[in-house]
Amino acid sequence: MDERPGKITLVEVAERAGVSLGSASRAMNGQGASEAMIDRVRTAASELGYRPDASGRSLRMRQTKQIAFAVADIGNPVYVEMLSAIHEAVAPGGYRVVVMQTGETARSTADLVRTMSAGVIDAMILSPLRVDDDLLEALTSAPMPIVVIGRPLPEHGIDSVSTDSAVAVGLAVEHLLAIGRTRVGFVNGPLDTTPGAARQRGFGDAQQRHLPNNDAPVEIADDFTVAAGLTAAHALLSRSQRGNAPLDAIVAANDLLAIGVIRAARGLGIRVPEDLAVTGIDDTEIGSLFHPSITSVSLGSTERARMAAQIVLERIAPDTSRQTDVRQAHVGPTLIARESTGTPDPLLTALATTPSESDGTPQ
Amino acid sequence: MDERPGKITLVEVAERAGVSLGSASRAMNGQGASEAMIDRVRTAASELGYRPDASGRSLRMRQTKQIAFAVADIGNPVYVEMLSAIHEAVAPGGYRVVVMQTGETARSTADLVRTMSAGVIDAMILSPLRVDDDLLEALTSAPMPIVVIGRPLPEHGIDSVSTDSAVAVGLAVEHLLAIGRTRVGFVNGPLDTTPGAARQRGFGDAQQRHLPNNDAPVEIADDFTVAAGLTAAHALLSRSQRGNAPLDAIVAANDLLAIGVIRAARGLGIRVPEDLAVTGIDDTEIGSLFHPSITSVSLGSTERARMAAQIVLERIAPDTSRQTDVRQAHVGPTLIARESTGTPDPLLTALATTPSESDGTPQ
DNA sequence: TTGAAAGCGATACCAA
DNA sequence: TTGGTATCGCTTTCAA
Repeated sequence: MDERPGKITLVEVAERAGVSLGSASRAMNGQGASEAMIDRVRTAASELGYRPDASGRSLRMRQTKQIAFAVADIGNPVYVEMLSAIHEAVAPGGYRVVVMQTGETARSTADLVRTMSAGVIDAMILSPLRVDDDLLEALTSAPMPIVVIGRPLPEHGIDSVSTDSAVAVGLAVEHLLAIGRTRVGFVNGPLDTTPGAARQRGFGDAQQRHLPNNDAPVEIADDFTVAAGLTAAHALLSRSQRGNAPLDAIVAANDLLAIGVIRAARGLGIRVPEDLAVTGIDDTEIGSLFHPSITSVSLGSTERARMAAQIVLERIAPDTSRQTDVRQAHVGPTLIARESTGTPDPLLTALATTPSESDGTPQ
Repeated sequence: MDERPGKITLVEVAERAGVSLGSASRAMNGQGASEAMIDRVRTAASELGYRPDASGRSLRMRQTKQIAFAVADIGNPVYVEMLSAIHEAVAPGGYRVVVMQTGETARSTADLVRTMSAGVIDAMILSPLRVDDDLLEALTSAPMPIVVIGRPLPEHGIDSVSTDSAVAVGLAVEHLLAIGRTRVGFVNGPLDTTPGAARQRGFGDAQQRHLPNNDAPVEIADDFTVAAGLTAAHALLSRSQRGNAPLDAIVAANDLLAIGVIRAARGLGIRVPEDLAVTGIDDTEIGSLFHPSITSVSLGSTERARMAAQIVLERIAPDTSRQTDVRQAHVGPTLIARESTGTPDPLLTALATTPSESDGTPQ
């Protein structure tokens, strides 16, 4: 049962079946071979425990049937949701999705892109945190299709699926003002990242439009994680609470930061949303299930991921007519109000009126 | 700058440099070539925009420098933590980690293992949710090293890194009894999964030992997710609360389920931990940052992941003396008490006494 | 140190 | 339909 499963090649299968190498290949792929031939070869193959070798095949076929999804931080649930969407979009075509970590920097991202430019994968969907010229060079010179999620890059001829997270921050601010909050703070991620920069701009714009005193406190977290949000918010809040006009709302640059913000508020005895309303961005499931559930601006992550996958598939397809035109897709932001800004949670409301043997899986 | 980056091979580089193919190869790898040769070839290569092809190389070298980490659900943060640990362990050796989804079933997992048995990766670290004979066959007949995280399988000659999640459940129950709870319920994941079965057994044992009336209510969630935990707990709690002796504690089979349980409790107006103490398993960061922070039994995930990576590296190394002895590692569970069972949160306590310009990133 | 050539395992072409 | 053979891009002997 375990008889030396070393390395049986198609040559050996062909020998055992008493046919030529070519016939064996065709039989294994089930095309251009007679029933009898297929039978004989398949039998020999399974007797020998033959496993086709991917390197040999992809060397010849110039494809691996693998698509990479590369992100900075798999810990961010928004990427997990994107991954599912991508998987569902490409699986029917026989593609497998492999997840890769880009690392934090533009440099490490460029390294990854170059490494993967070697024919390991057929295409890549990339969500880079930081972009620089070197990365752009890596992207433009890569031999396989790459779609960037996160920021339009048409001037470089790079396909992208974008959203407008500056506008997203604006929506959050406007929502907070609409519910009567006036002292709004902002917890952002690093400003040298694409999302950090856009959201900073968005907050600046909103501030100028709606908060003319222009003194809204901002704190920059070390990264887009819960822990960083906790630290940043703790600093922001303890500073703010000492002043004469404590904050009554905080916009967090994503849901993970928002969780950290809420946690920090609790540590300081600040109630959410009563004393402090909090908003996130990304509309992740964990945010909707947090306590309090987090008001968040959806950036249509699932849809963007699906679109990116679609573009990738079209690029891979050999019969694509025009290779030249850059593909660009865009999804606008939407705010979903929840408990963290004082809106009763739709989830719990539904649950309360649902019979206990409900089979409706929420969300 | 963008001059048809089609497919430059080493042959063309060699031609341009006016040297032989072999010399070009040696020069690119920087061994067995003179300084002058290296210079010439490297120059020609960069002028041409040469990128070595992975298929050709791995066909010849029989290695890809890629290690797969295959899990059922990347959405579970415990796997993210494991991924980091694996990455750190193998990166120094020049290995890249790619993440793959096994899917829910033993069948889809076996499919993945077989597909990856084709030389796409050098080794695999696998955490299967369900194991059957077919999967065992796929594992034993795979040509590359595979380490299973989750359950010892020495009788099949499969390397594994295990823990004892039955004991983990026992620890949780004992903790709840120690804080004075008497009516303990259990929210588990599917019983036909490895962790589900073990934890069910663990709860049964604990019940027999500590809760002799033997009527502890159990609810099986559809999977190990927050949403499933929410649904299951809602059913369990609304059933329980109607009775004469409502539950005062629930053991959840992992942190995700625990989050769902707490959420369901809130929906029914049940306070945690005052009315209901809740424990999780896995000790994930998100659980420690949830509100209330979740008492959880650590299964040493990070350490197990590190061990798995270590074993994999040793198996890959060509000079491993004995290929025969099955490697087995084990990590025991530890309970970490937090707010969800009435223990003041160490994190918030620390934060409260920390000056606001603290740079100490928690956890 | 360098060049020439063999081969890794598969597919695909061209005859038969 | 089948057999024989060239070929994918690279590394690695073996001689020179």
